[in-house]
Amino acid sequence: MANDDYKLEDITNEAGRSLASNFIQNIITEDIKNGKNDSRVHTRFPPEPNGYLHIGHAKSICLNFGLANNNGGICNLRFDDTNPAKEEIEYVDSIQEDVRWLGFDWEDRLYYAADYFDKLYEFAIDLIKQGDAYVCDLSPEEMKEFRGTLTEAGKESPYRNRTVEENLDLFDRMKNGEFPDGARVLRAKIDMAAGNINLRDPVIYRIQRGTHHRTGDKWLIYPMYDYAHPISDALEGITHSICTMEFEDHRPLYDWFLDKIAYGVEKYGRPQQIEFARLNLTYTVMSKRKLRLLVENGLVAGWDDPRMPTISGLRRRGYTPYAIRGFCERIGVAKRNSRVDIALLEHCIREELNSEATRAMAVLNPLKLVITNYPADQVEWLETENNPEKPERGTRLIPFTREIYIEADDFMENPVKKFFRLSPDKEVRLKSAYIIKCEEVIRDEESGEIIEIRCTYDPETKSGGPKAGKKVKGTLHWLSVRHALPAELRLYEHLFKEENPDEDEEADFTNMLNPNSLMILDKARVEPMLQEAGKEERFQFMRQGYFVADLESKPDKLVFNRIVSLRDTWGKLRAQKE
RNA sequence: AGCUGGAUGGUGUAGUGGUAACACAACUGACUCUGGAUCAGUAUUCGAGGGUUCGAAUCCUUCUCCGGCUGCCA
Repeated sequence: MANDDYKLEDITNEAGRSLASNFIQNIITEDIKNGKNDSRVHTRFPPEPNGYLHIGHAKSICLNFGLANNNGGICNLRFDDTNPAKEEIEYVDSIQEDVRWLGFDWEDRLYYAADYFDKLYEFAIDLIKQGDAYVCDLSPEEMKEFRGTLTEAGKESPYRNRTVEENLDLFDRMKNGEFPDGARVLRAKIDMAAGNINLRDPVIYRIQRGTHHRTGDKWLIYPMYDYAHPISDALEGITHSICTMEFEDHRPLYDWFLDKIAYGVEKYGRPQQIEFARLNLTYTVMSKRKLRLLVENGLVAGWDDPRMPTISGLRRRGYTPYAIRGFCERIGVAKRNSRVDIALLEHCIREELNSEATRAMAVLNPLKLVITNYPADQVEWLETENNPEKPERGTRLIPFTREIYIEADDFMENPVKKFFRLSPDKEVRLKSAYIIKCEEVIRDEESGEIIEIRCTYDPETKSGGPKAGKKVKGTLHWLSVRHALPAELRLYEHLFKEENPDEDEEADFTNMLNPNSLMILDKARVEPMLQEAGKEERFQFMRQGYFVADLESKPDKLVFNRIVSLRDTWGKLRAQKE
C-alpha cells in the first residue's frame, strides 16, 4: 500500500472537515461562535513517556489533532515528563514515531513539560508569596492520615501557617538539595475539608533525585501533574485541554491554578479542561500496567507483538493508519464508559483491504491433488485478476500443472449438507483454471490419513473456455506443487478468550489469555509472486484472509502475519452444526 | 456514606420540545469463478415512576442502576 492517505476524503466533507459530531465539537462550535480565546482552537496530545502508545491513545490523538484540523486550529505534541523516575527517551522516540505513522503532524510544536520547569518554579514562588502555598514536613504516612477519607474531612497540617519568609527559605533549600528525597513537599493551600479530595492541600512539588531525560541533574524538585499541566497548557496557548474521565475530579484544581497564577490570560487565553471516556475494546486489555506485565512476563513477544493493542503491535499485525483513523472516527466520543466490539476494528481493516489488497493464492494446510488426465510435463500459465474490486489493477499469470495443492479443509470424504467443496464424485472449480471431478481418495496405509486426492479435469471448462459457464457449487484456491513456495504463516486470534478481561479486577487476567491467540503454520505454501513480497506489503490470500509480510520475512524464509480473516459464513455454519 | 460523572436496539454513537438515526454485529434472501465483496430485507429501543406541554429521548421531579476519586503517579 503505497499511500495510506488516499481515501482521507471519504470520512470528511468537501471542506475537509469531519462529519462526525460529538459533545466536544459542540463545545468548540459554541466557543468559536462566542469568540472565546479569539475563536482560536489549539489542542495538545500530552503523553507521559513511560510506555508505548496503544489504540486508546490513538483515539485521543485522532480527537486532538482531528478537532484542531476540523476547526482551523493546531495541535501540539507535548511530553508530560514531570517524573524522572518513570520516563525514558526510548518512549519519547517511539511515541513520536507512532503519532507520525498515524498520519499526524505537530510541525514545530514539540514540547516537554520540562521546558517549563523554570517558569513553574517561579510561579510556585509567587504562590508562596501570595500565601497560596506552603512547605509541609509531614511524612507520606502522616499526610495520608491528615488527608481524611472520602466521607470525613481532613485535618490541617501543623506546617500550614508558616510565614512566607520561612516557606520561601525552605522551598529554596528544597531546590538546593539540603533535604533528602521525600523529606518535605510544597503544597497548595486550599481546603482540607473539601468534598473533593484533590482540593485538600495537594502536593505541587516533591523532592526527587534522579536524572531527567531532558534536564539531567539540574533539578532535585519536580512539579506534580496537577500543577504542571494547567500551566503548561496556558503557556502554550491551549484552548481546549482534552483528557480522560479520571481527571474530572482534578478540574477544579486545574482551574484553581489558572486563577492563582499570573500567566497572562490576555496573551495566551484561558484553557478549558474537557473530559471524555477512554476506549475499551472487547477481548483485550488497555491499561499500561497490564500490557507491561504481558511483555515483561514473556506472555507476548514484546510491545510490538501483533496481538498487542499497541500502535506498534497493530502496525506489525498489518493494520494501516487509515483503518485505525477510520475506527477512531466511527467509535465516537462520549463520557459514558463503554467497551467497543473489536469486530468494528476488524471491519475497518477488512473494508480498506478489500478494495486495496492484491489477491494471492496461498494454501494453509496443503493436501496434494493429482489431475490424472492432465499431461505430466505441461505447465500452463493462467491469467488471474489482481483485484476484482479494481479491474484497472490488471492480471497476472499463475502456473497450473498436473499436481496441485488444495486446502485440506476443502475436501470432505463424507460431506455434510451445505458443504460446497470437493468430495468423492463431486465437481468443483479451481479458481481461474478448470472444473475438476474427484475420482479417488488415497490414504496412508498405516495411519489411514488422506494423503492424496485424484481427479480428472475437463479441458473445455477452462476459465474463458467454451464450457466455462458451467455451474458448480464451489470454487477452490490451489497452487502448483512444483511452483509453490514454502512460507510460515502466523495466524492470530484475540489475545483473550474473555470478552471483558477487566470484568473482575480481583481475578488474574493472565488466566484469561487465549491459548490459540497465535498459531504458526510452517507447512503452508504460497504462489510464486509472493517471493517478492516487500516488508509490510499486504495481500488477500483468497478465501482465507488478509496477510502482511512480517518484518522478519526474507526471500529465503517468507513469513506472513494474518491481519484478519475473511468473513467466514461457512465457518459459522460449521460451528453451529457442532 | 462525601464529591463527581453517566444511563438511547446485541455493541458504539447521533438526535438538544414536533412521528428515533447511523455504523458494527446478528439473522433472511438474491447474486457470485473468493461460502469474500455487493445488493435487498428483518429485529429490538430512549433505565423506572410522576409532572409540565397540543406534543417529551430532550424540560421539571422522585427513584433505580453503573462508573471515577482517599500517590510525594500521570
